[in-house]
Amino acid sequence: MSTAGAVRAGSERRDEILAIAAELFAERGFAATTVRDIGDAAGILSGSLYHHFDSKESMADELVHELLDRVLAAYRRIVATDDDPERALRALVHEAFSAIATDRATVAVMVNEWSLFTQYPRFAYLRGIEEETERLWVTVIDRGVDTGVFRAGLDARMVYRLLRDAIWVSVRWYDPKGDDTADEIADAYLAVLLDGVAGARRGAVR
Amino acid sequence: MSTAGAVRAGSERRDEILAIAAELFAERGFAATTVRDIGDAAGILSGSLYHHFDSKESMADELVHELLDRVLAAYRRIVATDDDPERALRALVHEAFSAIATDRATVAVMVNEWSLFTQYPRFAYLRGIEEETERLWVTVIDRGVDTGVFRAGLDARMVYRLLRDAIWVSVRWYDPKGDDTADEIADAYLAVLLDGVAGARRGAVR
DNA sequence: GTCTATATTGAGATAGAC
DNA sequence: GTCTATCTCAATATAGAC
Repeated sequence: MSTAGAVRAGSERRDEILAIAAELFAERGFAATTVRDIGDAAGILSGSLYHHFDSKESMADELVHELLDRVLAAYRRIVATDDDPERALRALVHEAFSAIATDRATVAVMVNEWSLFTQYPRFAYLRGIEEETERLWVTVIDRGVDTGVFRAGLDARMVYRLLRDAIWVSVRWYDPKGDDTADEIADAYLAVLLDGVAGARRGAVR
Repeated sequence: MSTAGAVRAGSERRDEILAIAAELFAERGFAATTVRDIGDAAGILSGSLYHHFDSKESMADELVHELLDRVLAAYRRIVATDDDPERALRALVHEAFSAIATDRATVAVMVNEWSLFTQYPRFAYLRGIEEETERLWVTVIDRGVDTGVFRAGLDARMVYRLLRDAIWVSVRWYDPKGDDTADEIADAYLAVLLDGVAGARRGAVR
C-alpha cells in the first residue's frame, strides 16, 4: 500500500508537519530553526515532534531525499524516452523548474544547506543522486554534440554545472506569485542557453 | 594610515584569525563552526578571540563586507571605464571569477549563508550592495542591447540573475588545484552565454 | 498523538589575572 | 594578546502520564 521509495510512508499529520518544517528551514535556515519553532508552528509542543520523527535532521533528510528521488525518476524517464537532444534538454530544464514551483521550500532547503548536509554520513546518498543526475544531463548534451544540434567541442560537464547552478539557485528569488511562471523562466533560461545573448552572428568557434 | 573602507583596520593577527575563520565557515558552515573550533585552529582559546572581535557574527560580517566592497568597487570601475558592452561584460565576469580564485573561502561563506545573513539587521548592507551590483550589470547588458551587440528583447535582469547565480555557486565545485583556472572557467561561461550551445543557426527570435 | 517535566549538552560570551 | 575560569542560556532529546 505504501507509495514510498526510500522513504517511510507517512500519515497526513506527519506530512503536514514536514511541510511546516520545510517552510521554516527554507525561511530561517536549518540550523537557525529550532524544534520549538516547528512545534509552535504545528500547534504542538516540541517534544511531541519526536513521536513522528527521530530528530530534526531526519525531517530535513526525508524532505530532501523524497524530492530528489522524484526528480531523478523524472530525469530518467525523460532521457530514456526522448531521443531528440534539444527536446530532452528542454524537458530536463522544465522538470527542474517545475520542482521549484511545486516544492519551493524543500528545494530552498536543499540549495541552502547542500554544503552542510553533504558533510554528514546520513546524507551520503546525495552524492549518488548528484552523480547520476550529472550523467543523465551530460548524456543528453553529448548526444546533442554528436548529432550536430549542439556546438562541437562543448564541455558538457561545464555546461551542465552552469545550468544546474543557475536553475536551482533561482529558488532564492523565484516568486510563485510573481509575473513569471516557472515554465516561463525555464524558457527564458533555455533561450539564453541555446542561442546566447549575442545578437549578431559572430566570427566565433562555431 | 588605515586602508579600510567600511571595515575596521586590522592587525596581522586579526587578519590571520579572520582567514582561519573563513576557511572553517566555508568548510563546516557558519552555524556549525564554533568559536572553540576557530580558537583551536588559531592556536588560542576561544575566549581570547573576543579580544579581537565582538562576536562570531562580526567575523563573518567583516569577511563578507570587505570582499563585497572590493568587488563592487571593481565593478564600478569597469562600468565607468569601458564603453564597449561585450568587453565590459567580459570584464565583469572575469572579475567575479577572480574573486572566487583569490577569496574562495569568503565567497563560499557568502554563497552558502546568504539566506541566513540577509535575515539579520547587521547584514542589511547586503541588499544595498546587491542592488547596486544588479544595476551595474543590467546597465551593461542594456547598453549591449541598445547598440545591437546583444539580442533585442533580452530580459537584462533575468540574464543578470542567471549569470550571477551560475558564477557564484561555482565556488562550491571550483578547485583551485584543478585543471581549469578561474579565467578559463570565466571564458567558458562567457562562450555559452554569448553564443549559446546550439550549433546551427536556428529559426529563432533573433 | 500530545502534554508535563526535565535531563543533558554545548554554545557564545565575559571578567579579571598574567 | 592570551589564559583561567565560569556564567548563562538555549538547544535537542527523553520518560512517562494522559
